[in-house]
Amino acid sequence: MSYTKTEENYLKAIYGLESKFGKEVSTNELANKLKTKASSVTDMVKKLAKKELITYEKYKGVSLSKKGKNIAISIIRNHRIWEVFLVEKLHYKWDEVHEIAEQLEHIKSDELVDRLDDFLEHPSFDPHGDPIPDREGNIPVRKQAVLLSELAKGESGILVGVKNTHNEFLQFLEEMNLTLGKKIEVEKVFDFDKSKVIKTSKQTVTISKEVSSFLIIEKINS
Amino acid sequence: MSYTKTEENYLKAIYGLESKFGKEVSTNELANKLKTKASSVTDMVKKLAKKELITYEKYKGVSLSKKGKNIAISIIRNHRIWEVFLVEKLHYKWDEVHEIAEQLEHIKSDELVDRLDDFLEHPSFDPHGDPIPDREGNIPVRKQAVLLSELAKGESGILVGVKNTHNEFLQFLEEMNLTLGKKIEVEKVFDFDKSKVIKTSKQTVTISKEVSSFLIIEKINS
DNA sequence: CAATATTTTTAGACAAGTCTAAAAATATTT
DNA sequence: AAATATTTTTAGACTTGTCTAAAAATATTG
Ligand SMILES: [Mn+2]
Ligand SMILES: [Mn+2]
Ligand SMILES: [Mn+2]
Ligand SMILES: [Mn+2]
Repeated sequence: MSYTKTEENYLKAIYGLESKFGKEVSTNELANKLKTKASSVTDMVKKLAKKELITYEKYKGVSLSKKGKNIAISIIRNHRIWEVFLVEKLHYKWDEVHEIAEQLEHIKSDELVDRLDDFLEHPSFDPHGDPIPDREGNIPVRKQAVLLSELAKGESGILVGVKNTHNEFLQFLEEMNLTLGKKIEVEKVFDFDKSKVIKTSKQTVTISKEVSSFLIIEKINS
Repeated sequence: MSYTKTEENYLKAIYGLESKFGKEVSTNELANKLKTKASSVTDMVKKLAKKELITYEKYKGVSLSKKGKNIAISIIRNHRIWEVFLVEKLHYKWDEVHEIAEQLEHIKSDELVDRLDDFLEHPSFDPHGDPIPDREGNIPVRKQAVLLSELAKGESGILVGVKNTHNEFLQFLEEMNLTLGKKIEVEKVFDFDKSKVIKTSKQTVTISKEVSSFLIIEKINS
């Protein structure tokens, strides 16, 4: 069985919202995420339910079936592997790859992404630090990963991922020289707004609480 | 302006038939090539004409406009560059790449294929020996290219392309060890059916007139 | 050149995915 | 618990690309 691009995008969106909120996904949430209308979502959701990719109860939202979840994860795998390719091999910047990967993730082929994965030597994380599921759907986890917003004065770690992948945010980080792999040390935390002064090898900058809550850090136990 | 996958496939098909027969492309030819029905073609052809991608006169067939031709060529460029990638980098065999390239050729991005072209170091020909148009639409030509069916006893050359890219034919060549780059010498031509005995570095085989008419050879002037 | 065969176009229908507007169900407020 | 607000579903319509069946145009043949 093969699914349409639209069906795949719905499954991926449901997967994302389900993991984020840990409960059934509502029609409006889905409409919002997919930039479509609630009535369109209701229609589509009925189709997906009939195909047993999700369970749907009127007025109660949807959740993925085993089968639906597998498909969603495989699309995410495709997306992230393509992103690695675009950055590592074609030298795109990390804020330029998402739209193209949105298209490439839907290419139908049994082995294309597996071959690409071999070619890229089995990356575990994509250019934004997001984990890449393996062929069986297992998702790598980082132990010791915390948000920069949780670090106290004096603590330090490596920037390994971002929780916000909007282009503007990524470009902002770029300008601040905060790229993946950078070592970051907390020099000071302002009590009144929880903004932080942080130090990298090259510079010292001040970032807001909001920005710090988007940055995933692997702590250095020193 | 951006076009749908279907529109792009129609333009590509028209381009192919136009270059092959050198005259307006008929509704039936197009329907046949695209594995669709004549009535569908008539509908689509009207839409393309309204968009000024082709000129269409009822009952007289279609031909590409300048604009339509540019689009067709750019899709062909995409297709062939992706095929090179699949063979060179992902180690697909030459008979396995066409279907996937059919999908990849439609990925919308201003620079994706140009970056891929850089990455592949600007190949001029694809894995089947077909020329790859450059960004401006110029198509490389091979001087001295002839069909193996035109070579006489004693003449020799390099196999540089195939005129038939059906999987079965490509696999046949593979088994015969007739791959691109191979040197081929005509040992004998049978008068009664124009079949030939040909010699490569490794072996001597007999091939039919039909097969020989699908093989593009660059003559060696010795 | 008239009859016949073939090709092409038209007419009407369908599936996928979307939309607006209205109705129905659920949630929140008083 | 009733009134009101919000969310969700339904009804009907539209677009893209396709199809079948029938009509119209063109091509071939005797
Ligand atoms: Mn997508
Ligand atoms: Mn990513
Ligand atoms: Mn195509
Ligand atoms: Mn090719």
